Amino acid sequence: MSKAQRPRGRQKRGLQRIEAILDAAASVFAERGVQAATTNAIADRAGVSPGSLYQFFGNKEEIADALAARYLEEFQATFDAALRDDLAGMPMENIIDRMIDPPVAFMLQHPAFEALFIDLETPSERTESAARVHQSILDRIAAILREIAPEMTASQQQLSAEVSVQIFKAIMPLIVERSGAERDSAIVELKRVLKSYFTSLGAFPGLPPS
Amino acid sequence: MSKAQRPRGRQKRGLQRIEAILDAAASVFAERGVQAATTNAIADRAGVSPGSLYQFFGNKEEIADALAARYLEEFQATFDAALRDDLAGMPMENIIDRMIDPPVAFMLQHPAFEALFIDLETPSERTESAARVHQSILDRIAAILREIAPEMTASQQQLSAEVSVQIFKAIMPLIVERSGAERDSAIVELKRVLKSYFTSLGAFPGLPPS
DNA sequence: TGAAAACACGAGTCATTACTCGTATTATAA
DNA sequence: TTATAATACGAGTAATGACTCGTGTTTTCA
Repeated sequence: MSKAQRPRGRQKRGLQRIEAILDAAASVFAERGVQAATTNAIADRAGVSPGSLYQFFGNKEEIADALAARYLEEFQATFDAALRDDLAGMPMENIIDRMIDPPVAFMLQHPAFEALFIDLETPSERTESAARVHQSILDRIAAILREIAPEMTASQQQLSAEVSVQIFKAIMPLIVERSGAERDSAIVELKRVLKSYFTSLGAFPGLPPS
Repeated sequence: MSKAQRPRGRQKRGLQRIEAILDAAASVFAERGVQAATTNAIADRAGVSPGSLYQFFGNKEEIADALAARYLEEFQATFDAALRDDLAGMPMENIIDRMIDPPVAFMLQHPAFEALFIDLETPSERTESAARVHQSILDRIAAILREIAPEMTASQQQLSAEVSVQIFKAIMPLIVERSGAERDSAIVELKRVLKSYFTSLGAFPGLPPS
C-alpha cells in the first residue's frame, strides 16, 4: 500500500532562492553571454550551492527560459503601452519614436535581456527563450505594419516585420556599446533606418486620404 | 658545439594537408558554427589525426584565421570588381545592385564565410578573423559613402558605414535560410533597406547638380 | 510532535574537447 | 646514402563545466 504522499509546493524560502538565482543569472549572462555563462558561476553569485541551483532548475536552459519569461512580460507591457493610440493618422516621426524609445530604454536598463535575445550562436538554432523574445517583437512589429500599411500583402508584411526585427537586433549592440552623445546618435540612426524603410514600403501615415 | 640546423620549410605534402584541413574546417564551421566546431571533428573530416592538425595550426583560432584569410582576398576582389566604376553619377538603384549582389552571391557560395563572419558570440568580443572580415566590409562601405555622399561629416560616414554593415550582417541569415523566390524577395528587401537608408542620409547621386 | 516534504550543501562524477607526446615513417639535401 | 627535417599517428592528458548524490537541516501540517 503506497501512501500517496501529496506534494507541498514551494516554500517562501524556495521562491526567494529562485529570484536570487535569476538575478545572479542576469548578471552573469550580461557579463559573459548566455553561452559562456557557467551554472557554477551563477550559483556562486547567487550565494547558493550548485546542488541547490539544480533543485529549482533542471538545466541551464531552464534558467535562461525563466529569466526570459520574467523580462518578457515587462518588456511587452512597455512596448504595448506606447502603441495603444491610433497610429494610422500619426506622423511617421512619432510612430517610430513610440516604437523605438521604450524597447531601447528597456534594453539599456536590462543588459541581460540583450544577451538572451541576440543569442545567435549556431546558425538558425535559436534557444527557446531567444525564440520567444524574437516572436514577441515580431508580433508587435507586424501589428504596426498592418495598421500603417494595410495595403501590403500579408506575406510582404511578414517579411518586412522579420527584416525590421533583424535591423533592431543588429543596431542594438551599437547603441549599447556607446554612451552619451554617441549613443544618442546611434539611436537616431536606428530610427532613420526604420523610418526610411517603412516609408519606402509605401507606408505614408499622416497624409490626407486622396 | 651546436650545429645550426637550418629549417627546410613546408613540403608539398604539408601544403596539401593544410588545404585539406581548411576545406574540412569550412565544412564543419558551416554545419555547426565556429564556436561549436571541434578540432577533432575537423581533423576527422580532413582525414588527418589530431596530432597532424596541430603540426600545422597552433590552435582552433589559427584555423579560423587562415580560413578567413583565404576567403577574404577573394571576397574583397569580388566586392571591389563591381565598384570600380564611377559611382557619383550612377542611379542609386545600380549602386545598390553592385554593392549587394556580388557579396550575397559569394556568401551563398561559401556558407562557412557567413559562420566566420556573423560569429557574434560574446558581446563585443569578436575573434581576430571575424574582426578582419568586418573591417574589410566596413572599409568598402565607407568608401562608397565618401563617394556618393561627400557632404556628410567623417563621423557620420563612419557611423553610417557601421550601421550598413550591421544591416548587411543581420539580413544575410534571412537570405541564406530561404531559397528560390523567397530568397529573391529577401534580397530585394535588403536592397530596399539600404537604398532608402542611403537616400535618407542625403545621398542623391544621379541628380543633376543644382 | 513527528513524519514527510522542501531546502541546502559541496565534493564528486562524467562527458567533452583542446591540445601533447612518444614514436614511427617519408622526404630532402649534402 | 645517410643525417635530419618534415610529416604522421592516436592514445593520453588536463581543464572545464554541467549535473548528481549522499547527507544533513528546516519547514509544514496532520
